[in-house]
Amino acid sequence: MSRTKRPINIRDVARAAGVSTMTVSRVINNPAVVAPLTRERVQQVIDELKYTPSSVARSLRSSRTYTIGLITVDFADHFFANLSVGAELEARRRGFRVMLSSTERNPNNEREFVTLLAEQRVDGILLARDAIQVPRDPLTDPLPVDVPIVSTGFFRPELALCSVDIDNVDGGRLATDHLLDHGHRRIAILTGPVDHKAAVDRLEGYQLALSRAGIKLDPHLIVHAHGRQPDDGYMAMNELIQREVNFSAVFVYSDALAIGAMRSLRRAGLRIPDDVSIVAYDNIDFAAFTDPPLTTVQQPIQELGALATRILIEYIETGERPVPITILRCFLVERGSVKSRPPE
Amino acid sequence: MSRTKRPINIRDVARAAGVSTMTVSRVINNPAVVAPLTRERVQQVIDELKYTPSSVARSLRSSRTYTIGLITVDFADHFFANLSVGAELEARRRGFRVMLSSTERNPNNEREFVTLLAEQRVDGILLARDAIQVPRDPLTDPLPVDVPIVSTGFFRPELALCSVDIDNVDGGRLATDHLLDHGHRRIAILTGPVDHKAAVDRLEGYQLALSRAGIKLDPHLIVHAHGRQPDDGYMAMNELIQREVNFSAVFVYSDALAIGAMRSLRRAGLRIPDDVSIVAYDNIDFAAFTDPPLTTVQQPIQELGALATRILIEYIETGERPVPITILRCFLVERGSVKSRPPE
DNA sequence: TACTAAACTGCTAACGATAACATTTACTTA
DNA sequence: TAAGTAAATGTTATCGTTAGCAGTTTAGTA
Repeated sequence: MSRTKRPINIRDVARAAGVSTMTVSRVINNPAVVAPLTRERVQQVIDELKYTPSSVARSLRSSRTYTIGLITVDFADHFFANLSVGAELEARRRGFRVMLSSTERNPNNEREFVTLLAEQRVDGILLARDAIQVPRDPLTDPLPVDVPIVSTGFFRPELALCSVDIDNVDGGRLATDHLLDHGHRRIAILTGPVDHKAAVDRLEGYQLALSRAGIKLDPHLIVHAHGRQPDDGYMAMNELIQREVNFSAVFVYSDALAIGAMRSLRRAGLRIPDDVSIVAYDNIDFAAFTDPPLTTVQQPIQELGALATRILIEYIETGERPVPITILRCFLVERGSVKSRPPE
Repeated sequence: MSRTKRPINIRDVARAAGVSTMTVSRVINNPAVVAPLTRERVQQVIDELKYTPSSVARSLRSSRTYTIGLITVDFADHFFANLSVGAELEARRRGFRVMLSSTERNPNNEREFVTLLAEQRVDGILLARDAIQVPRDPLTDPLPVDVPIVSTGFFRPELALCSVDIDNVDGGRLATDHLLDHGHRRIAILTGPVDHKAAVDRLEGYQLALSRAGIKLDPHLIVHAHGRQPDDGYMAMNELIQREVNFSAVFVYSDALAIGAMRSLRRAGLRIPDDVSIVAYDNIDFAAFTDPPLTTVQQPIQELGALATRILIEYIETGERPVPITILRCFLVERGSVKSRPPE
């Protein structure tokens, strides 16, 4: 059966071409030093036998795998899916392959994966997280291997890890400033789960913008969703409405939550953007198709994946630990969910 | 620097424990045959030195990599992202790793990737496509390597490839029957791009259901979207409306297209579901949050990924080519976009 | 003609792990 | 006590490739 068929190796080629394996190897890796006639003959045999050099053997010899491990929380998620696309593209462009691992949002898996990838002798690891997840203290209990690691989605400069990240504080500020610029003063925030780094950061940006504008923070205007689904946004907005505090605008953590939040507002008889303006976050495909279309903050996610990969590969190639912090800025996509509040 | 640090190998452990490499190997792979005292001592050294056996060396020795290659069209896409999640989970459960490659919807990349993965000596390949893409005739020009391959999203029993797929013909039938059951007779279809296998299949299911119900096909009721984005659905629906044919229901190829299509209908003054009922496809997160919430056909995508992977791994382990066709059924998720048409 | 440099090509060992076989040790049994 | 046996451990060779050096041929030079 086909399963007993052993792949063609360099010796088969050498034998068939009547040369040594070394010559075959040279034809592949350094053809210039081989006599043209020999080179041609060997190349022909290679083509005929469909010989592909084993990167397993090469890796063993060279202790380089040209593979990076990508550890991700859940790559069906919009953020991580796009991050992965950016990473894979950049890796491929630079001659690297990507090995996949999804922790399924269980931070304990992370450590196990790092070990697994180390076993695979990947040249480096890209760690993409979203949660403030410190199952153990990463400072006193460092990751178990000595492989170049670049981390993303978890901006913590105090960690030894090199981080590349999106500036969610600034994203939150951007969204809030946009609402302030439109005359809003009572601005609520519907942010993400408390254990999400990005949720905390965006909240911080919101607070920053308000304090810069000289507006006192009202804790009644802050609400956390318990999850990432539209339903969670729906419930969080219900809670905000029940508090019966006055607000003319909301900054919502994500488009997904915003979709639920809008439904809740509408159910409460509030019109968007006439009664309540909304700025959301992510600019998913459907943000342009809500009613009204969402004004939203867009993150350069693919670019983040590509940049992190580029930095990781440079780390691998040079051996020099890169600058620990690199930050990408978000930008605003204006659509129809924000309306100016007339000065009273 | 850390990059000069060579990973600990089995010989380091052997030396430190005062045994031969073989004993260390046995402690790892077959501890029962090692004397308890020796075993403990070796294990301790392993832990101390943080030794992880090199799977590169193991693979060379055993000619098994326990890695499968996943070739996907674009894994930020809802379908392929979920497929990948299912595949990765199942692979991991069975002790396999997944190597990623995205063709970026360029079918010519596929062949290149197969070669690349063969070079990596992956144990098998999972080929996930969506288009009717025959850059060359796959029958006369088979894939360049002799590795177990299972294909998905491209159900073509006549190919030598083993296919696992979702029954999109039945899905189309299911959607159409649902509308028929609600009394609709003039049912339009807004299907996907003509080069998408699934678009063709769902159209076929639509035709099947109508002909079974004894309804003559009206080509004016069939429209193809040019892409997969909501905008494409918007434009396709505009086209359908411009034709000024009478219809009381539409089966739309995907939720994404449906979102655009609904906007177009609304712009034309048509109410959903009062004037036009809609059945869509995919059940993406936001399908429950459109207005009205979409009745839609759901595909068991993760299950597909998992099943394809299971079949692939069994193929790898046993060497027996699996049955060429395995099919998964869709099911209907009823929400608010379908209304019964009163008998006239 | 003899000698040297240049151009090719080949040999050997090593990367890290382990299967197959070989050896050592401890203990049983006639 | 010698022979035999089972348990524990070691030795050797191998997977496919390539760096480093050695060897061979050819052409060029004195």
